[in-house]
Amino acid sequence: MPGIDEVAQLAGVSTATVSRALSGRGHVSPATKERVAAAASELGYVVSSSASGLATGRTRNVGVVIPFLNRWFYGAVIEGAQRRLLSHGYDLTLYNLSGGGDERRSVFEHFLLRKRVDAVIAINLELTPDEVTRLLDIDKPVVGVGGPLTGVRTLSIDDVEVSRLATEHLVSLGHRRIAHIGGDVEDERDFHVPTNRREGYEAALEAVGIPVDPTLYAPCDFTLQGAYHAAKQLLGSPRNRPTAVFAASDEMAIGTILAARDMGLRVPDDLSVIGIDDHELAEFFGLTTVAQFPELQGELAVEILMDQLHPENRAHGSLNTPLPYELVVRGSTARHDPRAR
Amino acid sequence: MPGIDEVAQLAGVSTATVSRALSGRGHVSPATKERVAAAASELGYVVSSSASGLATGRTRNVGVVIPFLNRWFYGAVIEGAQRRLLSHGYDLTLYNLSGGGDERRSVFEHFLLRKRVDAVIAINLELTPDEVTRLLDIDKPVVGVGGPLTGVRTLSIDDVEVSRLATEHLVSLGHRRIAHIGGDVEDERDFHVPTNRREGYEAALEAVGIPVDPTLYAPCDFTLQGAYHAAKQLLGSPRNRPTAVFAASDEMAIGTILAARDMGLRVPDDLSVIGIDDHELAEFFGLTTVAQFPELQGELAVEILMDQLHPENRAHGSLNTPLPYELVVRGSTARHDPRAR
DNA sequence: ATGAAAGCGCTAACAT
DNA sequence: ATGTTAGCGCTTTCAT
Repeated sequence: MPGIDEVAQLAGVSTATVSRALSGRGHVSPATKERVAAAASELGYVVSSSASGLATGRTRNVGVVIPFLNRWFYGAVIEGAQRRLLSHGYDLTLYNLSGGGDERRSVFEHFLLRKRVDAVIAINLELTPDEVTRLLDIDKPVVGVGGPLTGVRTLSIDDVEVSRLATEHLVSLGHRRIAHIGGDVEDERDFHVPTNRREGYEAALEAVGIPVDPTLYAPCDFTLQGAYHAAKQLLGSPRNRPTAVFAASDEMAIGTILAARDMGLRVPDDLSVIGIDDHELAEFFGLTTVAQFPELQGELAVEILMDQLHPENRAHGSLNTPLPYELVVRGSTARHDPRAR
Repeated sequence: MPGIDEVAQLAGVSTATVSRALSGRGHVSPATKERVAAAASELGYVVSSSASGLATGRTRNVGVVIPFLNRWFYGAVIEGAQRRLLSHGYDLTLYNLSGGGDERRSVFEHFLLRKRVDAVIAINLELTPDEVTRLLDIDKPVVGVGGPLTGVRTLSIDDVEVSRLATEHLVSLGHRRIAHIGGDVEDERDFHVPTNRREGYEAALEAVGIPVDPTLYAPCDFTLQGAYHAAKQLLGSPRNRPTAVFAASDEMAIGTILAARDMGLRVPDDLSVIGIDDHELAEFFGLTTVAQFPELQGELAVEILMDQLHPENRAHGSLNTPLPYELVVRGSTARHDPRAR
């Protein structure tokens, strides 16, 4: 592990010049800059992040806090964020909160504060005002992905609109008995996603005069399995069977498709199904969905953060950037055929 | 952001005592220890990891390097590792190599070397001797999960044995035409997992005198979709249709089950299917499988690392710890019925 | 454009 | 058991 002075010696300059040459801050003649670079690479020199961090107060490391890890969506966001951070020369330190309340406290009260990270990206976490203040007080920019967060730059998708779009797609195909399999309001760790999606669904129905039928709403736990069982209930109803289902996520939509198959219903002939996400398996199942682009979300979060890291363009207060979404029509939805059983 | 001297002042002691009291190193009377703790928490003091890292050479941060993020297996390993690291007061910095070759080089040549991490956990990565040397040279313990790695402590599952067990299960149920859907040898980033699994499969067959039929081996890309298509080929064969399929992963096994369903075959009556993993969806699909316990793997890796971090019990050379696995019998496998079509 | 030197905030060896 | 103090390896004024 060579240090900066060995590089300085080999290049025949002072450590100050090495530092300047390597970091790009301050003026160094092209010639010496080159000599320094050569010396550094010959020795395999890499700056010590502790030393550099101590001297500058910047660590080139970003903390990413997520509520779960084992969900396709989060993996994709992290992947996008990581890629972009690496390209900016930043590391990504991960804090997964799926453990429970105590873990969350210790992350916010200790881990994030020990000057290991320059900034924080919070994914689908409704930070408490206290948590936000804590971070902002020590001058750490925070970017939230997934919902409005007071005092913080955020990126979020308009869940109500996304749901409305999905539901409208079904309506436009002539469906009127449209069920919604949504998340349980119980575990709304995230930004009322279940509630918002339900609202969009109801708004779309009401807009065209279809009364909202509470028996066509089935809450479950946001998993394929949960949706499978919920769908069976819905589809088993002899009187009021829906002709279409809007599921709050693709995994749930896939559960619905599997349930329909098991009940001998053909998708889309007997039942149209639409989800949200554009999950990696959506194409395989021919699932119509409203795509959100989690990798892009991760990348965008990083770009915004990089902006914030340059104090000159640090926007204060809450600013929300809307996230893109897009209807992707595949084979799981079709025009409602009134003659179908 | 209070510093150590403010705490020292408030507690009426020297900074050295504060350091000792808070870190637990060196002797401090219980009384002062308590006073220091009170002062620290009153001020909201948290040590600066840069300063502490610079002074000690330890960062309380571990780098975890993985080839992919978007696979159930990796998410689970990371989750296990993270949980255990947090409980030891360590952070986890993630390096996802799914980007490609260049990314890998920059991670090993720069990111991991800038003294940001105390140690490295490599998951299913066949580190080159150069990569290992680089890390070991700067005295960073490395633990590999997933395969033998010269010069490094590793944890690995005996893939050959796992496969043999899975195959034997099918044999013991009376199956003789057993197909294997395995990974493509092309993309063996990891430890020849596809090859090893295939070997175990063949060994099990040969052990009972069943000739290995190359037409019953279908390589594909380790995804549900890939296996679905491979399975269709296998199951479509009018003459030589297998009565059982051993898939190299649960996702592939699920793809196989879906393919069988689509071809009108009942599982397990017409076709038995077994996988490897005990994936979160295995239970839902009633999949018989050989469980490996990825979260546990992550946890164990951390425990071994913690050992290595105390130089007194640092084992040199390569030591491999075998990882547990377990046959989980569910409904996707059944005795072969010779009368079945 | 480059060098000298003073920290950054903590830890650990050495004193007491 | 506690205090004093010299670094840890960089960055960044301030000179030149």
